[in-house]
Amino acid sequence: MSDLEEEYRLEYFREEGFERVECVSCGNHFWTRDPEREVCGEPPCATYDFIGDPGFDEEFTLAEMREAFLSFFEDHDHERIEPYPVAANRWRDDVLLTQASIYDFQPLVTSGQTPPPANPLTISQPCIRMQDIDNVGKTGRHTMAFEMMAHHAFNAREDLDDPGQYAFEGEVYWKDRTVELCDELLDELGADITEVTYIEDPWVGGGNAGPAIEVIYKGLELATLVFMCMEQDPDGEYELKDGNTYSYMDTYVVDTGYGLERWTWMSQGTPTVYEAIYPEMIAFLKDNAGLSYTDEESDLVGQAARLSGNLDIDDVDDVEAARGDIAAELGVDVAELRDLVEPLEHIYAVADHSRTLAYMLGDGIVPSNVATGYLARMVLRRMKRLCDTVGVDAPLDELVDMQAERLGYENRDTIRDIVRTEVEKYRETLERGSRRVEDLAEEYAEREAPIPTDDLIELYDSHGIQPDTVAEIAADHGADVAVPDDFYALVASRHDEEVAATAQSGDEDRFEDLPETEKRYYDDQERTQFEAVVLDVFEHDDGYDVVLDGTHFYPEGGGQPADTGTLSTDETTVDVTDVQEEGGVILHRTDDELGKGEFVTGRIDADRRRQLMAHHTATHIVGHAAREVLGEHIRQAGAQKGVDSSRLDVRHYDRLSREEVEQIEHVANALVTANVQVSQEWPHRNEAEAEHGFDLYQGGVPPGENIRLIHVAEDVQACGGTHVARTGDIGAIKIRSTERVQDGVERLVFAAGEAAIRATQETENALYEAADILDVDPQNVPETAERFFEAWKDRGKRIEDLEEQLATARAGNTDDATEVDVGEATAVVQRIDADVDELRATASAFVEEGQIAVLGSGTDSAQFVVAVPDGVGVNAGEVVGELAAQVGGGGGGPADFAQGGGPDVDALEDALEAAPEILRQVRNA
RNA sequence: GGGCUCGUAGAUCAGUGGUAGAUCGCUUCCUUCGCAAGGAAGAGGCCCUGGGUUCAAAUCCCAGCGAGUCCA
Repeated sequence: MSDLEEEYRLEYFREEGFERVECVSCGNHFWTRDPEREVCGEPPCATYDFIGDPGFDEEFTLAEMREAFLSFFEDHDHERIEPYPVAANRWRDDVLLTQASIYDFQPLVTSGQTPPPANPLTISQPCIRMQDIDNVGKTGRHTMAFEMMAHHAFNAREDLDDPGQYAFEGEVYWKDRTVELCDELLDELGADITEVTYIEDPWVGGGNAGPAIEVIYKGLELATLVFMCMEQDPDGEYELKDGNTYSYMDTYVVDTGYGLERWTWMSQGTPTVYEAIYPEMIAFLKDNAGLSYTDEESDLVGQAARLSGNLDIDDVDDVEAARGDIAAELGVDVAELRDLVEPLEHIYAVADHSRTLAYMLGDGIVPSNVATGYLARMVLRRMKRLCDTVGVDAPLDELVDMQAERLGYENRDTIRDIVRTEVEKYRETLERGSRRVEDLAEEYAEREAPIPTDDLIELYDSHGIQPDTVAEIAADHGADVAVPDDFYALVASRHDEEVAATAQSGDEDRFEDLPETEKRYYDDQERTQFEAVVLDVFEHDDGYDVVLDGTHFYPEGGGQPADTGTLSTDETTVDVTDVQEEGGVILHRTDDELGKGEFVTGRIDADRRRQLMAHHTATHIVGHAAREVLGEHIRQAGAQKGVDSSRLDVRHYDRLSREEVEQIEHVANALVTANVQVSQEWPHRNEAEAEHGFDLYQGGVPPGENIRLIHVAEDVQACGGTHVARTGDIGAIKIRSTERVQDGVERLVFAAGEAAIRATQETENALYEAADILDVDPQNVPETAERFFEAWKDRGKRIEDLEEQLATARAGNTDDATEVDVGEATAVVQRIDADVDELRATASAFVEEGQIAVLGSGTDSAQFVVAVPDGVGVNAGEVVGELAAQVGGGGGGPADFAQGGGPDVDALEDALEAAPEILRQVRNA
C-alpha cells in the first residue's frame, strides 16, 4: 500500500502548511497543521475529547446538521439529490440494503454507462448496516440506521481517445478540492482545524480501490474521503492490502461519507450518540419503562459511557469484557454497574431499531421470509424482545411511527399497519413455540435430563424460538437447558452451502460487427407487417438466427414473451419461432435459412401479439389498481406475461381477501372503460427520476441515458414492452386467482381481453356443470352443495349406526356360522361379504358376548377380522396371519383385535374351513 | 432462491401401518339463592387435496395447496 504514498502529497496540504507525520502509537501516516502533533488522533491512539465539550460552535439537531451540510455543498456548486430507498436490491442484485451513499450509483453510474443525476452532487443517504445490530446501544456510537452525508464527483480522464464512451466527461474535481471542501466545512462549523487530522488509509472494496483519507477530530472519525480510481486487474502494477493487484481506470470517482449522526454528536458532546440524535425518543422510552436515576447514578452512567466510548470497542463481547475494567475504574461493583447501564443500552437499541424500521417500511420493504423483508422481520422481533426485557409497553407501531414522523414519511398509516400485523404474527409464533417448549420441558423434566441440543436447534431453525427463550420457559417447568457455545454454528451446519453458480458462456462476439437492430416496434406498436433486409444469418443447433436491419418482432424481455410469425422472400417463407436480443442485436430464430442481403417481408402473429400487448398494458393497470386498493407500498416483485393469462407479483404484508380482489378488478376495469390513451416517451433518465421518483422502476432499472416511460392514466413506469394504444383496447380484465408465492409476496393471476372472456367462460362452465349435476339453478349451487354435503355426512353416521345394529343382530343369529369350542370360549367362524368396517363392528359385537370372532369377507379381495375377548388365550394377530397367508396376503394387529387379507378370493372358503384348526394350533402354541 | 417443521373435533394438540383420541369450548341435565365452580350425559371428524406402496394408510413415498421458521 506504500505504493499509494505519492497519492497523498496534495497541493492543498502543501499550501496550507500541513505536515506528514507517522503516528508514534500505531505507525499510520497522517497529515496535520499542528507541528507538535505525534499521534493520529484516532482511538486507541487517542481518546474522545468532545464528550461534555462539543467540538463545534453551535449545537445541531439531526435535521439541522443535515441541512447545514447539504446547503454548504449547494453553496459550493453541488446539486442536492433526494435520497434513494434503503432497499438497494431495487436497483442492484448484489446487495440487499443501502450501506453507503455510493451504493446509489453502483454499478451503472460508477462504471460510466449511465450519467449521474448531477455532477457534482450532494446527498444525505439513509443507510442500514445489519452487521452492527449486536453493537447498537452498547458501544455508545454504533447505530444500525444512519445517514451518510456525502458529496460525489464523477470524473473521466481527459486524454481518452473517445471521451464520449462514458456517460460523463472530464474532471469535475479530485483530491485537493475534496479535502479543501471538508476542511472548509469543519472551519465553518467552528471546529479547531489545527486539531483535525487526515489519516492515510487506502481503500479496497468490491473490486475497486484507491487512496482514502480518514478525517479525525477530537478522537472521532467524522468522515472518510475515498478516491476510487483503481480496479482489480491481474496484470495491475499495484498490490494493495487485500493481496490483489490493481490498475488505474479511465473513470475516477470522489466518494465521501460524512456520518450525520457523528457530526450531530460532535456538536452536542452528549455521553452517547443516541442522546444526541433522538433525545425526545430516548426520554419517552425511559419514562415509559419507568427508568429514573438519581443524580449520582446518572453521573455514574455518563462516566461509564464516556469510558466505554474511549475504549476502541467494536463488538459486544468486548463491551462485556470491558465492563469489569470500567467498573473498577469507577470504583463500583460490576453487577451494580450492569444493572444500571443495561436497561439504558436496551432503550438506545429500541430507539435505533425503530428508526431502522421506519426507514425500511417507509421505503416499501414488506416483512417476509426472504431478502430485505426477512431483515425487517428480524429487526422488528429483536426490538419487540428488547421492549419486553426493559419493560417498554408502548405499542411497537407507535414507536416506529415516532421515527417515521420525524423522518417525514407520508405512508405512516401503512407503516403502522404493517408493524401491527407483524407484531401479531410474532406473538402467534411465540405462543405456538412456547407450547411446544412447555411440552418438551415437561417431558425432559420428568426424565430429569436436559433438553438436548438437537431439539434446541430444531426449535430455533424450524420454529423461530431463541435458545434463551427456551431456557426461560424450561426453567419454569423444572427442565435444564445446556446451550452449546457454538449453537449458531451448529444451526448453520444444518444449511448446506452448495450454491451452484451457473457460468454463462458468452459467444456474443459473433455479433460484435453487426449494427444494433432498429427497434421499429417502438415506432408503431400496432404494426404487424414490415419490410426489412437480412444482414446476416447464423446457423444454430436447431435452426437459424436471422439478423435484420430493423424489425417489428419484439424480442423476449421485461416478462413479455417474444413474438412469432414469418419472414418471406418472393420464393420462400420461414417461420419465426423465437426472438432474442443480444447486445442490441435482435436474433430471429427461424426454421429455415434466408440469404444474406435478401429483402424480406415480416409478418407477426397478430392475434398472439395483440393478446400480449393487452396483457402487458393490463399488468400496469392491475398493479396500479392494487396500489390504489391496498396502499402505496404496493410494488412489483415480478411479472410474466402470457397469451392465455399473465401474472403480477406484488409485495404486500397480508393475504388478499376476496373483497380486495374484487375491488382491484373494479378499479382496473374502470380504467379500461375510461379508455385513456397509453403513451410512451423517452425522457432523459434524470428528468424522469426527478419528476416521477424511484417508483418508476417496478421491473428493474434499465441502463442508458434516456429511458422509455409508459403512461397509463397516472401510472408511469419505465418499461420496454409493447402496449395497446388505449386502455379500451384491452376489453376487460379478469383476476383469475391469487396465491402467496412467498410470505409478503402475493401473486395475481389475471387474463385480459379475449383471454378474460375465455377464462370467465371456463369458470362459468364449471359452475353450470355442477348446477346441472345437482339439478338446480347456478345461483343455488352453494346452498344445495351444502345441503347435499350435510345429508351425505348424516347418512355416513346413519350407516355407522345401522352397521352397529346389524352387527348386534348378526351376533345374535349365528345360523350360517360355524361355532367352535376353543378352550373356555366359543369361536364363531362366519363369512359375511361386507366391507371391513362392517366386519369390525360385527366382530366387536361377538366379543361383547364373550365369543371369539373369526370373520371373512370376499368381495373385491379376501378380508379377515379376528377379535378375541379379554382373558382368552388366543392371539388374534397370529390367527389372522395364518388365514391371510392362505389367500396370498398378510395381516396382523394387536392380540385382541386383528385384521388382514389377500387377493385370492377363491381360497377364502378353504381358509375359513381351516380356521378351527388354526385356532386350536394358536391356542396350543 | 435454498433448508427445515407442520396440516387430525370450534380452539390447542396426542396418535410410528391394524376399531380416530385428550384438554378446553359447545348442548342438555344435576348440584347452588346466585356466581365461581363441581358432577353426569351428549353433539361435534372427506384425519388439507390428488396419486403411489400395502391385505390394510391419519400414519410410509411422490406431487400439489396452505401455514410457520431459519439462512443467503
